[in-house]
Amino acid sequence: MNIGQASSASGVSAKMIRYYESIGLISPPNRTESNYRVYGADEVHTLRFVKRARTLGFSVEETATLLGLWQDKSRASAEVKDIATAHIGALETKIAELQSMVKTLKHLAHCCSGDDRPNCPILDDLAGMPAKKGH
Amino acid sequence: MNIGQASSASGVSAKMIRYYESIGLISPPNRTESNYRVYGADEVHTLRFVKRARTLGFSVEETATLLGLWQDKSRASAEVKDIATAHIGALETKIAELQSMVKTLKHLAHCCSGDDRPNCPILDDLAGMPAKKGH
DNA sequence: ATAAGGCTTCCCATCATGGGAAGGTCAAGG
DNA sequence: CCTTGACCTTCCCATGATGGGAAGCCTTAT
Repeated sequence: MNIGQASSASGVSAKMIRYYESIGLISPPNRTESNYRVYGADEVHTLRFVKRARTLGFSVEETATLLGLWQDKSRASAEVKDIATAHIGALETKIAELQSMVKTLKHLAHCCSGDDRPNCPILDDLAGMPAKKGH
Repeated sequence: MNIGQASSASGVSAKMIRYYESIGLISPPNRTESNYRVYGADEVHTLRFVKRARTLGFSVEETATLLGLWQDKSRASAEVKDIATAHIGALETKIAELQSMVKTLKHLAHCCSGDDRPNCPILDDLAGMPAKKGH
């Protein structure tokens, strides 16, 4: 299997497969005589693992750790769970930040007439003007 | 006021002030004879505006547009509201993505005993193994 | 034999930010 | 007056994960 086929089979772009190899996330595959990378079912399985981890928001570094644990048949599941739990915490922190932005923006947008007139509470807020209460 | 003081007064790092100037987000300030940037209250006000917009998650490009509208005394507030509304939408999309990740991860973590044993539903999921129902 | 399409490596761009080096400037104190 | 330390200047590099694209080689089908 060439890199293009491994890409289709795993959902990881050829570009990223080479990148993951270059940073040591995955091992260099065998090559044909003409220097083409050759992948087998195992490599594709690994790529799918990586893809899934990335889809769940794990960084490449966390993914590397998870890959190592996956391949270590004697790992303690607690190690994996710790990584996942920390990641959940990070995601929730991020979500809270974004929600806080949304909350503020929704309030401002609600206060903005959104018509032809120039008066705009959104700009007023950005400019540091004290918001008018109620309406 | 030197850049360091403008930085403290606005909450924007000196590094970023120079960067914003280099990309044209803010205008180049006057310089002293010895080439030091000199800022006044207006510039600091603009920097605070930028800081606030960035804090609310607007990209630098969106911030540039908002700055332009702020300075255009005859803008229509609808233009501002449109940008804010689009941004709220983008944030909500992002939030939904993150929440989806959290939901999956919480389920997996819940299914993982997190002890010394190697058996781990989290890794099984990443490896593409069909999840066992119930628990 | 030729054309199309896939592969290789290498460089560059993104987005917003920080780090740090090398060198100029300013203010305070000995 | 001179030193010291804190500031300023520009310039280059790094981050994280990804894509774009060029130049050149290989393979496959016509």
